[in-house]
Amino acid sequence: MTQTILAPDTPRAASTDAIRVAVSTVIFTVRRDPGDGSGRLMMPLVRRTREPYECLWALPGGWLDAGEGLDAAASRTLSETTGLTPSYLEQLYAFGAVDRSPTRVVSIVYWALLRADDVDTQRAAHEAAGDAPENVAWFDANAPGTLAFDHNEIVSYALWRLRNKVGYSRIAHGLLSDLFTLADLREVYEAILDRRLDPANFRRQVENSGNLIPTDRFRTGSHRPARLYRYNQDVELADRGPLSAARPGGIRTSSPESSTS
Amino acid sequence: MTQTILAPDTPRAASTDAIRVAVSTVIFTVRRDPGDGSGRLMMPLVRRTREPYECLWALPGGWLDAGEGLDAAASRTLSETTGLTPSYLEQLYAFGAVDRSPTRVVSIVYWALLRADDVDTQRAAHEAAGDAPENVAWFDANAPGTLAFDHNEIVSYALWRLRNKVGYSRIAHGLLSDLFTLADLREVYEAILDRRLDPANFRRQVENSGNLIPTDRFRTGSHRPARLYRYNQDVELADRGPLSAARPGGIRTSSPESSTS
DNA sequence: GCGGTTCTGGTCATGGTGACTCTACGATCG
DNA sequence: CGATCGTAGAGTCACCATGACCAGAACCGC
Repeated sequence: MTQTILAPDTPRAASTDAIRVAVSTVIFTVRRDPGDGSGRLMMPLVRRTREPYECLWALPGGWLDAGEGLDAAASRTLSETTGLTPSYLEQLYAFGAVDRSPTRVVSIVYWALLRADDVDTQRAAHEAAGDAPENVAWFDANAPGTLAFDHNEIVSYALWRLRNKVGYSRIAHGLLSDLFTLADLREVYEAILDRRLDPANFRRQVENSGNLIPTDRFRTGSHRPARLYRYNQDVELADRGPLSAARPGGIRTSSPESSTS
Repeated sequence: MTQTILAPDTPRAASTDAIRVAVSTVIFTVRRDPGDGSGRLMMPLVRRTREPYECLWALPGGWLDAGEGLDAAASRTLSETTGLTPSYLEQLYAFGAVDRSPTRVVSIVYWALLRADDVDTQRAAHEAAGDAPENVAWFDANAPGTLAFDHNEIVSYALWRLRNKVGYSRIAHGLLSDLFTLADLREVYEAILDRRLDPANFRRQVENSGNLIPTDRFRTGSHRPARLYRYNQDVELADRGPLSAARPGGIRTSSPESSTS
């Protein structure tokens, strides 16, 4: 074994030009099931229009451009394919198995959250502008059917990460609008964790966390009115360590990269 | 905004051929400080032998080959540059800021653990074979000095991940040899967390976790002998969700990829 | 033997959590 | 109008994990 120092970022002859870099995103949102009225975790997918896996559903994504960072590529490809702008965006994992695609592709996969009211707002805006995305449909995140490439595996991993992260961070807020009741918030948690939570204990927990600011407004339904709450914007949605940096533009990306776009 | 579906894994004209994929690894081990006798978190780095950042220290790594998966590339480049084989290997993050290198490079970064006794064993084996790696030195993981590229940032993130993970998984065992005392294990935790732990409470905690198997052997020092423990090999070092797969060969990689090399 | 240090088994107070109870309040139905 | 229903919101209790602390056991060196 000859000992040659092969430090990265130093050109080497060949064998790298065949590898291409793609960026994909798993986007979650919670929509109310018209059936039982409970919240369900949904996910937009894009139907492939060419080989391989033509006509199968796949995660929205695209190729990484030479002049853009990974976060920017995730935002761009997401917008181009689905017309959606997420409220939270975080890198999930880099998938690079040799056989995951007929050609050699390394996919940097992101996962994102979308506020429930943004889904309809953004869709309406695109329809008004006449550029509503085609070949996009919403799927149950827990049972999306057979997807292209290794995307089933990717979705499972994204779900696991989401369920994990909801336990120790405030990312659930990324799925709600500005004002919400504790029942709204609990519904999001229940949809993600797929189990019922005790309303009283849930209230105690989120109240003690100090992340919620109670307002003096109430939402009246067919029962006792519920107080509306607001986020404490001073607190980050998720702690990503000493390197997390909130980007200036609306959406919050959470990543250890320092450069802005 | 024209709506073109740009699904990934589908060739597009140009602008991707300028992007190359590298793989780097942050490796941790705990070595006893000859000074105060406490354990210290150490990390091997490689001196760069060419531009850019010539003569600066950098993470071990190399280019991704077209025919190998990401995990395999991390193992290979780690072995080629440092001669080390880790006991634990996990993907950390994909760094792809445009300005992180003079040329466009996306680095898939891994982090790894090395058992204390393996460091000397593997080094001795390489020296006997006459292929001891050059340009490799060990650094204090908490203060590695100024590194090439964005590697300082990467090390900080890896440290944060390690400190986080040590709290809810058994990865600390990846830094120890087969048989160890509770004081050994506690020393590892103290080196990682950089604070003292109460011996009695620490004992209670790890005993209740069910991960340790007490042996009937003791280590005698200058004080009361301490019982030697062994890992419960049935338990994974770290839970990576439904997609974690232990590889057949010695080292345990923890990743959501399913294909084996 | 004696002091010093570590190993190892305990106690105690504290805080978070799940299970549960009870009252407040508005809507709806008879 | 008044009873009933179902949620909002507050409170109680047992349990468990944790940190701080204590004490005896066991060994070494003097």
